[in-house]
Amino acid sequence: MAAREYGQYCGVTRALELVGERWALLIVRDLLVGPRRYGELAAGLPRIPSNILAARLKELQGAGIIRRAPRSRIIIYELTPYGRELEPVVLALSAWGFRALDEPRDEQVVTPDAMTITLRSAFQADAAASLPPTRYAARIGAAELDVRVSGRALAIARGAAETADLAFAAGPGIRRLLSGELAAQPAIATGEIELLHGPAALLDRFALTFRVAA
Amino acid sequence: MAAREYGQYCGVTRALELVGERWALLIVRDLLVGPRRYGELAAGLPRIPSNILAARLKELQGAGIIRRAPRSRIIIYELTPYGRELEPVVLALSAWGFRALDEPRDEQVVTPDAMTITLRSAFQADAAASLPPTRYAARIGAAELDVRVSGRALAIARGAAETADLAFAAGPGIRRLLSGELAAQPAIATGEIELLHGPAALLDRFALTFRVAA
DNA sequence: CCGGATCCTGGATGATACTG
DNA sequence: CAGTATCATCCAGGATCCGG
Repeated sequence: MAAREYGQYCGVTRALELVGERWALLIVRDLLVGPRRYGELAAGLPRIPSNILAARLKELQGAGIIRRAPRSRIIIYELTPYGRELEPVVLALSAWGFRALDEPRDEQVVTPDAMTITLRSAFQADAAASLPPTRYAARIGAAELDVRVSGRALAIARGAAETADLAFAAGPGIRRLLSGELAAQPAIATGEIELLHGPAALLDRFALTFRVAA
Repeated sequence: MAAREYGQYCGVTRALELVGERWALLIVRDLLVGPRRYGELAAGLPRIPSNILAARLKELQGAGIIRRAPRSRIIIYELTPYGRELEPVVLALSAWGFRALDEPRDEQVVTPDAMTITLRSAFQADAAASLPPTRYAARIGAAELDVRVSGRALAIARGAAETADLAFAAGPGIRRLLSGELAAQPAIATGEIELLHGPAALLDRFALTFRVAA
């Protein structure tokens, strides 16, 4: 038996043998947002050593979780259908881990892909279904996202939306907004969330749409 | 920053910092079935070194995921409410990893706790809701489970039920039954699943009740 | 025997430099 | 850009030991 195997006939152990190594699920997390090049992955995981990134990409490929897709001259990594089915795992980890976050420290970065997954895991489809379609331009830390909600559908793209209904910038306060610890209007009042464009009431709608349940 | 941290402000990274180390989620898996003593955990994870088990228990305790509960003179480990909320994570990993299992190898064991989680992750509450309450005595590898299904409720205990509606013994064939690859009656016909007591038709019901979706 | 603690070694991880 | 190569470090794993 390979040394790193757990010696059990069990789905959990098999899953951990495939994606349980350090950094592996973070690569999957970013690829869940979209196909990425090697350099994009490295940028989204600033602390990963390049040899580890290269090794993980090979292992994930061997396990049938990701594939290399040559596009003209550049190489793109993308999830296979089986790899995409890790989405429930990553979203569950995101929702659970989010509640263990405290205030961000200086050395902690907020990447667009990580924030996209955070919002996906916080998305309340039931609540959104009864709300009008809304487009948000959210700047959270250094990450700018174009967030479109329409009924039970959610689409998040990188970059700021040109014609958002609401544009806002948030720092650490985003955590307490998403956890429900802090309501939208107090967050604006204290400056924890800065409105850049659009009616303040739409931030209440945002808070209804995205919520990490306690 | 601690060396083992990922340097991102993100729920996924936080979760992996808390339960991403080797063996940690397997301890959680077994504790999701019920409180366990140190020796019971060691027995359910035959290949874990005792120092690693001790270290993980301390770390999980420090993270507020498990707690030590002194019962008279013995020490019991159990999940905290926050730890119990890892259940969606573990079940999602179980369902995903189950599909990557191939035939069990000789050195792979099947523990009662692992099998309990497997069945929980495969439980189809919607299908079960329209079926009559049923009690199964399932022997899978060396693990004997008492499985009671009543409407959308599922209760699994260790040991064989005395008065089950259906008693059966399965080996590797259980995987193909749960995956839908193999139907109940062919599994009986080929001897992959051995009926010990009760009508064969109840194995069809079992297969409808427990299914790892592809 | 239970519930660990201690010591030691090998391999995985991490930092850095380098290359087609 | 997309990785290798090299070297240092640290953790996992195995064996052993200890206190109640």
